[in-house]
Amino acid sequence: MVARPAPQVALVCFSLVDGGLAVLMPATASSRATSWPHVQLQAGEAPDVVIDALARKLLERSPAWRGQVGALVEGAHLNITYAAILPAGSTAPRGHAWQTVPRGGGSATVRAAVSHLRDRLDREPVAFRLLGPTFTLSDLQSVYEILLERRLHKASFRRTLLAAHVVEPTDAWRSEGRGRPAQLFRFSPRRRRGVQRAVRFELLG
Amino acid sequence: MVARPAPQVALVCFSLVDGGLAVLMPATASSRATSWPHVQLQAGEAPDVVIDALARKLLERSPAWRGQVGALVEGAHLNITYAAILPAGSTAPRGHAWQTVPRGGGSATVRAAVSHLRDRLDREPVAFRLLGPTFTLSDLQSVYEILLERRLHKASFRRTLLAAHVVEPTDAWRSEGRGRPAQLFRFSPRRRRGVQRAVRFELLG
DNA sequence: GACTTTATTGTCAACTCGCTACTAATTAGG
DNA sequence: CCTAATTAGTAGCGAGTTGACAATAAAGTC
Repeated sequence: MVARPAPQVALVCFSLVDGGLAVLMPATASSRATSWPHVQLQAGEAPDVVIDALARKLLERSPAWRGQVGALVEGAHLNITYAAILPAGSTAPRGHAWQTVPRGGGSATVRAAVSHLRDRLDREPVAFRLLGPTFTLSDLQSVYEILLERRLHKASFRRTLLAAHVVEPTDAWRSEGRGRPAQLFRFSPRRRRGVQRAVRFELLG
Repeated sequence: MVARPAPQVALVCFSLVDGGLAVLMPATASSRATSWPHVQLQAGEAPDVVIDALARKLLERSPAWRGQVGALVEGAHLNITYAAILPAGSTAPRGHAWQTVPRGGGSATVRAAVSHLRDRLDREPVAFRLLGPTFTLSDLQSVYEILLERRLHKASFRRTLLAAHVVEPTDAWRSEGRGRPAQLFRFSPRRRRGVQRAVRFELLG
């Protein structure tokens, strides 16, 4: 008789460290930890509730955002995997460390989670939650570039962003050593204009 | 001691019936069946493998497309739910029937599955798999309209579709009673032009 | 002060998209 | 036949979007 392990609920928690994407991993003696923060799912428990409890216990607060990536097979385990976001500068809890995500994503799980964030970038405030309450437009563009894995045009990015009225300027400016200081903005979405746009076919195949 | 039920792997299978979206439900004496086609997930089994086996056994062939919607709570069960597609005109297997999907989707599960299809409409050939090997452009537009739940402009739809080179005309035409006969096309995606486009902010909030 | 660096704004040409209007081919009904 | 109705497909305009480039602004470095 083989034991039947219950599925796990696993947490892939992202933040920004030194302007780059990082994931929260349990710290082990070896350089590569083997498993994500997780908990066994008991009968009758809703994964959303369990992951929120795990996140609060681990992080000692709620993440700025979270979403279900899906049920992924990882080794011998079935993980119901969630992606979560902590704002830039959050410190790692005891026994854990931020691990930089390489270009193109590392493990299959990380790649799936990053894809999940990327797919929601234009419908949910994923990029904004990775930043603090105020940020420069260059900061924001950098987050979009990291998650989309491509460069964006500075002028077009700003024009489109401001036209959509999802940020508002503060009267604070940030000077970062060299160059002109940048104005700080805050996330402040206006009512959405239901500007449904055209269907795209170019990515099919 | 409470029994610990294993999670189920469940199948939400879509097709077109009389030009409208329909899902495959087990036929019961009462009008509303209570559960999707499903199977218990055993320890060590990969959900993708299990759902493919279930689909082949149920449908007696592979679906034209399938993707994981996610882990959904349905009543007392945890379902790892997949959406699958059969081409228009497929007959329901014994003991099952096609049930029309109302505008805006019916149950939470159906709505989640339809959203899953809609979100992948511009990256995977979901709409084409709902149709047979050849189809008219009006057929295709109708599928897009159903999945997007909004009307599209005929001229714009055709222009964009043809410019993307994802279909090619056949030399066959279909006459459907009234009106001018329509040319039949087949799905034939060309190499994708990596025409990355601008970021959108209008849907945030 | 001259140069470098980063932020921000302006402008223009090309492209996209929704819209209206038109043409084409078929059936239905006199 | 002849006309109306119906569905398929095309042409072109105007508004809006976008990428590229240029210009200006404000800081630091030497």
